[in-house]
Amino acid sequence: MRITAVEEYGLRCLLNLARGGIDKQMSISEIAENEGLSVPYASKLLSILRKQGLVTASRGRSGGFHISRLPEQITLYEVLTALGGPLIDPNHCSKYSGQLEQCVHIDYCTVHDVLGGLAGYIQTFLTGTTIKEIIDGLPVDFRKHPEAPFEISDKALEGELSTIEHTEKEEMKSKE
Amino acid sequence: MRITAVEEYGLRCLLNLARGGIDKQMSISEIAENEGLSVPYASKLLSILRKQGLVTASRGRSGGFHISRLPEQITLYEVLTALGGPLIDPNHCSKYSGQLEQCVHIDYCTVHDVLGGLAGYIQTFLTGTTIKEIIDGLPVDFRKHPEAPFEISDKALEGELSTIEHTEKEEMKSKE
DNA sequence: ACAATACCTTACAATTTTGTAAAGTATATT
DNA sequence: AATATACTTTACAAAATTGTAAGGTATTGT
Repeated sequence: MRITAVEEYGLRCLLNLARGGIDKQMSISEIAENEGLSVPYASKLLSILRKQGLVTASRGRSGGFHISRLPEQITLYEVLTALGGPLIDPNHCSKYSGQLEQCVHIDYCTVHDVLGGLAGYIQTFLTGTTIKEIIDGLPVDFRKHPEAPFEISDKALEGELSTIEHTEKEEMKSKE
Repeated sequence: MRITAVEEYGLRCLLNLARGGIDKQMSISEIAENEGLSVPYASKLLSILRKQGLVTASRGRSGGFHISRLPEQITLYEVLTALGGPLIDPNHCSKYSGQLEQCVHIDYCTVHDVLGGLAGYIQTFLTGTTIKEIIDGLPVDFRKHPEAPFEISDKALEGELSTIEHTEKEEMKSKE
């Protein structure tokens, strides 16, 4: 369960436009430059944002992109779902049915219940956070999210559990 | 941002064992059968859970798996990070550096800040939910998570925003 | 008009994740 | 000891995601 590349980079592209306010227009190459992305890739990301209605494009010699609404009127939830789809796939139960045609837990599924609860919980955070708040920087309004315990710095994360390959808890138990 | 297949199926495999309590032993084929998974795939998932210390295996004719700790002593957080790694990749900033060697936002990154806050927030939910609670079924203790607004049923999700391909908000604007 | 500029679309290559296959190792029963 | 059973490991095939490439379309300034 993680932020995808498209979500991460797409959000950054949108923030570029948002920082300039609603009238600020930028070209793909400017945005790509700012974010260290290739022009074709930034182009693809902006195209997704445009199709989802978050940015507006104009073509031609003096064309470019601008944000469709005020940064305080766009939530993080909108941006992430625009870029990566909903938190829970609408076809979750048919997608994760294993080898069978229909999931064995179709009638009563505690997993689905708890993941649905989690999705709703996350949605609360995301809809409560606007693009403007992100631009203005931390602390993001933690009063709204009292449970978010701290800002996770890159340094702090260094010590955290790594990906599976890198943390075989077993590995070298002395073979006798 | 979504639950991965390994997280979903791996969790289900663990729940199989958890339902029987700490002494219940099951073979891969039993679990695979119960979950509608192929035996090799269930095998792979259980292998991950074993390496992360959540289940214990014994080989030979009367072998099988059992859960390593009481279901009330295992949190959803442990299970999901065991199966899918941490919520934020420890190398997030170097991984998402675009075309450049180093991310342009390395000094000051509002995106990283807000996503770190989100990760902490999610972690609170996950560490506050035990495997036992999942087994015992909903309502998962929403007193602990008052913000989780509702259980998201499969039906309710049907109406939600679909994946990008399926919801081109543009699509058929009358060409003049 | 025409050319320069900037977005748009489609196809495809590279990478990662998902899932399968097969041969190997350990243990209990006979 | 032999054998059946059940986990283990490694390699690989399939599918999804990520990122690139190239040619097309629209607009504006000259």
